[in-house]
Amino acid sequence: MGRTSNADERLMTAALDLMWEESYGAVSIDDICQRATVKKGSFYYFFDSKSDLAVAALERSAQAQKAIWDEQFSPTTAPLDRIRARCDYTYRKQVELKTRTGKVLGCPLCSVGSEICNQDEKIREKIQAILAANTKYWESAIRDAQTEGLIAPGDPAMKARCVLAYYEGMITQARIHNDVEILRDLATQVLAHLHAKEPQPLVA
Amino acid sequence: MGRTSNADERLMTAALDLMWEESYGAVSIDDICQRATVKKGSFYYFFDSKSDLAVAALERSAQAQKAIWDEQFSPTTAPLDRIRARCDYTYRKQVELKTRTGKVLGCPLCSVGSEICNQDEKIREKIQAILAANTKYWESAIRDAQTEGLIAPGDPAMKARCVLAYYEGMITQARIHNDVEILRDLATQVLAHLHAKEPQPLVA
DNA sequence: CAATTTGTTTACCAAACGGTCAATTTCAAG
DNA sequence: CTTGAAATTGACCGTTTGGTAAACAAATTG
Repeated sequence: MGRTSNADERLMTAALDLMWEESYGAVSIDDICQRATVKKGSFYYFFDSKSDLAVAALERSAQAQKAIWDEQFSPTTAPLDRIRARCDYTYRKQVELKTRTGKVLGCPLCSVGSEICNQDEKIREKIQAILAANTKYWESAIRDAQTEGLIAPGDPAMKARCVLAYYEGMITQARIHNDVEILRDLATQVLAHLHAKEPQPLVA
Repeated sequence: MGRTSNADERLMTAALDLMWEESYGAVSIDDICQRATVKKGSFYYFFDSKSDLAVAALERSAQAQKAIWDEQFSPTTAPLDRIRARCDYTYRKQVELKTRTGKVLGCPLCSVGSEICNQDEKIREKIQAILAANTKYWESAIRDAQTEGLIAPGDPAMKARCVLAYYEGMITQARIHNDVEILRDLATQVLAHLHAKEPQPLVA
């Protein structure tokens, strides 16, 4: 059945990259087509609008990230080490992006989300859904840490939302200041936020 | 000498309002002129570009906010009460904006800052400067609280940057989720972040 | 009042933009 | 090898955009 193509995937990658580096509003459909080496006619063959493409690109990216999240937050890892792994990964990733692009890019969910949440309901919903899924990872780690007495008791869902706000807040500051070193001790600061104590010797 | 006008001020308020409600990129010069009831010719009489206007509008807004900051962080107020005052004000303000516009608008420094920090160096610098000035207020409150033994010791400038990341991070989440209730207990959560203990009875 | 400065208006331009379409190419399956 | 579905192309259109310029109106000053 006819010709095959990966132009849609090239468009999604190009769109996410550009929106991440610049912003949603600063990127035109022509820009995306140019980076993806796709003609505008083909763009409209696959997608209805820039908004449509953005939703698809965000979903695709989230699916690709899932494996990383699953590994970092594997139940076989000690709960606080999961959080450490996530934070350290974030720092390394931002360093890599900075050396590649020259800019601290931060988190596209937050930068794009904050930009267009009041303009495009579809994109807002998609970003909310991805953020909610991510929060689940934090929440389970917090719950497990509480079981082990490493974090004070209290609604883990609430704690997860707060620690996510802190984590994303730090990343946003790093982007605004174009300073990746803000994230150097991210793990330490996030764990301190959770009042995490170092593991105590178990008393039998 | 010559005609007088406040068109420039109308343009600055219109620009900030629109950028805050939508985003920097979603607002055109025509949009700004329309809301300010100023013809485009007059726009270019006062400003060179949208970027120029944005910088002026941010600076003007920061000057207007200064009185509020000075009052909230007055040294005559107990240090932790300054932080409480700021957080409670933020919640009330976001509630008011939400009832007026129907949307949680968050903090323009962060939403606009995160949007265009990698596209417009002038705006980034202006926002960085305002954020740095705001951080000073937090820092002095933290330092005074440490003197009174209400917050654990440790570099107050560092603590201020972290608590600002948390504070702004919560506001960003409220914007993305269009949910102002995320900020209801902002003061409590921010103070918890600082490990603030309730004032202890002094032992003489 | 005349001259000058300051601000306003209108019309206009070229470029960029989102979006459409019919013609065409590619390729897999019968 | 044909046929038809899937994908690509390039030309095209109307609108919006940022930006300019020259004529005009208002207020200040001497």
